Amino acid sequence: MGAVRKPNHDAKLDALERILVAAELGFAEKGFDGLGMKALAASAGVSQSLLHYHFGSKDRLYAAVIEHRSSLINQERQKLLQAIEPTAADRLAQVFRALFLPALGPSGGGRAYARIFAGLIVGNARDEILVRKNYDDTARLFVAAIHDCFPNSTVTQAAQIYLAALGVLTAALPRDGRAGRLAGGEHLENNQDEFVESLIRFAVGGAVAIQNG
Amino acid sequence: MGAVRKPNHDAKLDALERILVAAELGFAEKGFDGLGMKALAASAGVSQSLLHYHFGSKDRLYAAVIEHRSSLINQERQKLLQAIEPTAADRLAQVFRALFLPALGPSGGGRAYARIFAGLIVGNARDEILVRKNYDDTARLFVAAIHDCFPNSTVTQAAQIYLAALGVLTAALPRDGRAGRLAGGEHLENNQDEFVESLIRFAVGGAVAIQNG
DNA sequence: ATTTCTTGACTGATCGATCAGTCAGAATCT
DNA sequence: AGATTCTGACTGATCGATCAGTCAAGAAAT
Repeated sequence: MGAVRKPNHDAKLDALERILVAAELGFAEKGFDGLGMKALAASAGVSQSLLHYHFGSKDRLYAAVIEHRSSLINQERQKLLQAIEPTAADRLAQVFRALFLPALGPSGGGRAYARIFAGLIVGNARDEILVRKNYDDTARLFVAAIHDCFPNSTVTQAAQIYLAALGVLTAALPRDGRAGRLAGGEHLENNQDEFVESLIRFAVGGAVAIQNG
Repeated sequence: MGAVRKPNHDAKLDALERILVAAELGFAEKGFDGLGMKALAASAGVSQSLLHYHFGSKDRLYAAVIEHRSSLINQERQKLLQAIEPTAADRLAQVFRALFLPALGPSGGGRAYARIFAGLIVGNARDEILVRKNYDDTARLFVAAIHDCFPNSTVTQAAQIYLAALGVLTAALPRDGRAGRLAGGEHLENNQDEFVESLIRFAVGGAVAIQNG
């Protein structure tokens, strides 16, 4: 079993990790203003003071959660993006796959961070800064990749396609319960892979349609 | 000047309307938990007590804002939906137009409510209830309309298309600043009509692509 | 022994909500 | 008509609870 690290380091990292995990869950469920430091400390099993000791302020703790998770996601996204064969026929689909998969996989943080991520996109000034800092660089790589798939298009069009695809992702992500509700109780396939592939098909179809318009 | 109503009634409605307008702006900018009743009262030019006098609680005031705006949007959406010729070739595009336009037009409440609307879709339990109550009925009409465009599809697929289209709308709505950023300062067309039409093309292309998959 | 980690006790500010009470005008009574 | 009662709109003061953040001192690790 697991404990490979030295016991002293273990204790320290355990508290920090518990805080980050609890914060991710808490912020996802209640939002930045909805989650109190006291409640967060309780759900992490530490004292409220420890949050300030490690992170200084609520803002920095929030930023740390987003930076940690976005770092993992960006790493995976860039890796997938670079692995795409420039001559592949389904190149655009692979671009969207590189965009969608990391947000849904293990490093994506599951439903919890998906909520935060979706909130970031529509968020306020605080979120805007975090998006700029943690997501814009990788986003530009995707815009460039999309642009490369349509030589006759403008970068602005590629950026709009990127944002629209992000919207598809965020709308589908945190709220799969509603699909079943709107379908009137019809049986919902739970096949995650197939679900992602249909999202990708939607994005590809949308992108091509914008180009032809 | 304009005051057609009796002065006593006028004073009452003015306060109520000012509260609703200020609340819509405030909730859009700061979110439910971020906007305090005291700050809201100040920006509406009334006492904090009056908010509770008229609405009872912060939750009910929030619900009133959403109910008021969603009612206008739903009305317009249903009107456009019913006006669609069943045999029209671009029927699916008209369905998405009926979905998108009211959220962007004058009854959509502008950027302010667009923020709230986008937040609702990814929101928490409180928002979930409001969505169910204020949006699901009309949403089912759209799912049915989409389903009608693809006779061989399942209702679940239609529901997923509807949600994906909503995602396209919400992602494009409140954050047009980012598109320019990601495009590297390239000039952004401000033609609203053309922008909506490209969103519609994206949704139509995505829907068809899902069907063919 | 010294640094690092963690805690409990505490602060001023602000939260949503409630209170008694003011005020203007409509309704009712004489 | 004049005095009275009633009602709805509205306010300032204040409630207990909770907010984020601070601090000195204990606990643990090196």
